[in-house]
Amino acid sequence: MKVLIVEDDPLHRSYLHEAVRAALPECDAVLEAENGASGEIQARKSRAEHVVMDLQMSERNGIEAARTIWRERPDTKILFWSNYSDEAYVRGVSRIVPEGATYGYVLKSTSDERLRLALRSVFVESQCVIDREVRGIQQKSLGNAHGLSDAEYEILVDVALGLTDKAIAQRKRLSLRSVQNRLQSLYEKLDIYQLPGAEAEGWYNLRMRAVTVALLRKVLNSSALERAERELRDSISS
Amino acid sequence: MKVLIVEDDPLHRSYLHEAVRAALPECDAVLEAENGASGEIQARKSRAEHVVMDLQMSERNGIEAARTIWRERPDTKILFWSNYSDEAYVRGVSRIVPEGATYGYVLKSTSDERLRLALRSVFVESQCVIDREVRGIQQKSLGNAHGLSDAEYEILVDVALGLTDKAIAQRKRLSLRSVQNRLQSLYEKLDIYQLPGAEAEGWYNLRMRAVTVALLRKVLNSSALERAERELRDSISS
DNA sequence: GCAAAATCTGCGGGTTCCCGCAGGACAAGC
DNA sequence: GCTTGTCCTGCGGGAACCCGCAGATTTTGC
Repeated sequence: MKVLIVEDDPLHRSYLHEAVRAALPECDAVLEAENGASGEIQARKSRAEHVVMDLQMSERNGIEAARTIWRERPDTKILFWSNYSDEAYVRGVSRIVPEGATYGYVLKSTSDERLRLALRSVFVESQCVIDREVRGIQQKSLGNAHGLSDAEYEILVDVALGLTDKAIAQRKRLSLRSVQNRLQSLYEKLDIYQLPGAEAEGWYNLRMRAVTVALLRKVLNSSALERAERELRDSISS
Repeated sequence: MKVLIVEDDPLHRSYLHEAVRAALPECDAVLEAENGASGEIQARKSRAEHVVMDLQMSERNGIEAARTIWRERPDTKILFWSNYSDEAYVRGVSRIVPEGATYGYVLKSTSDERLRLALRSVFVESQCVIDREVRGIQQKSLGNAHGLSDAEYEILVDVALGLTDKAIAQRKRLSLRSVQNRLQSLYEKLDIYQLPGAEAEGWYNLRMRAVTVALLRKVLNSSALERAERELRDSISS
C-alpha cells in the first residue's frame, strides 16, 4: 500500500508521516508533497490510491487538487485533514466527491487515536469517516432552515466576486429580476435584516452586508473566493 | 528570564518551546497559552516580559492580545510568529506597537537558525527583527504608490462591513461627498478599473469589487474583518 | 391528471451609488 | 502675496440597486 501526504506545514507533515507509519503497518511507501500542485503530479506519477490531504494550502488548495485526482482516478481514497470546519470547505468537498468514492474529513485538533482510526477506516475498510463537528455543518447547510440552497450559494459567490446583477443574469442565463429574487432570499436566509444598530434604516448596503456576514459565518472563505475568481477569469478568457 | 508562548497549534507550540529552550539558556521558565484570551491572563498573572505570539488564533487573535498586553506593560518584548505576511496583519501589528517598544515579526516558514537569532535579538539584545518579506509588505503599504493611506484603509473597512455611504459619513463625521471621494481614490488605488473582462462596462459593482480585490490581495483578511465587526457592535451599543 | 407550491419574468417606483464639475478651506514653497 | 497642491463640501444626473405586485412557467405531491 502506498500513501501520499499533501500538506504544506513541515511539522504537520512529519507528524502525519509518523501517524501513517504507526496506523498502517501494511503501508510500504509514504510519499510527501508540499502543496496541491505537486500533490497532483505525485499522485499521477506514483499512482497512489491513498491520499491524506490538507485543505488551505498556497499554490493550489486541497479541494482543487482532490478534484483533479478524483477526475483521473475516481476510486482514490482521500482523507481530508484540516484545521477548520468552515462551511465553505465542507460544501466544497461534498461538491467534488464522485459517486461512491470513499473519503474522510477530520480536524487537526482531533486526538492521535481518532486520527489512527480514521486512517484505518478510510484506507483499509473503505468506510467514510466524517468528524462530528463537520457532520454538524453538513446537516445545517442541507437542512434549509438557515442553510443556503445551491442556487443561492452560487448567487452569493457571484455577488462576492463583485459582479453586477446584470452580469450575473447574463452568466447564469436568467432574467434580471430572477437574480434579484435570489438575492432577496439570500438576504433573508442570512438574517441581514435584524442587525447591530437596531432601527438601522438604510445603514447597511445589503449586497455588501450579505457577503460580509457570509464571511464572518464562514459560509464563504477566502479560499473559496480565490477559486471562484480563477474560474471567472477562465470563463471570460475563453 | 520568563518566556510566554501563545500559540493554538500543539505541534507548533511544542516546537517553539524547544526552540526557546535551545536559544535562550538564561531562560528559566517557559509558559504556554493556547489562545489570545488565556494569553492575556497568563501575561498579567506571570508578569512575563517576553512573549512569542501567534497571529490568527480563534477566540482572540494575536493582535488583540498583544494590544492589551502592551497597554498594561508597554515594555513587554513580543515576537510575532505567523504563517502569513498578509498586509492586513502587518498593518494591524504596526498599528498597535507602542512608542519605543521592541518587537519582531518572523514567518513560520523560516529556518530554525533564523528563529533562534530572532529570539536572541528581540529578547536579549532588545533589537527589532522584521522578516525580509514582511518588511517588503510594510514598505509597499507605506509608499503610496499602490499602498492605501490610513484614511482610505478605514473607508475600506467600513465599506467591507456593509455600511452605506451615509452611515460611514455619520460615523466618520464627514460629508457624504467626502466619503465618496475617498471611495473613488480607493477604487483607483486597487486598480478596480482594468479587470478580467476587457471592455467590462457595468460588469462590476465597484464597491463590492473593491472589497473582493482587497481580500484577494490580503490587504484585508477575515481576521481583520472580525475585529472591525466587533468594534462596530461596541460603538453601536454604547 | 390536477391542484398547490415554488420559480421565473416584466413593470414600475423609490433609494442608493458613482462621479463630473465647481467652489471653499488650509498648508507649503517660491 | 500668489501659486500650487491637497482635502472637504454641495449640486446634479445617469446608472444600478432593492423590492412590491402580478402574471407565466415549472416543479412537486397526491
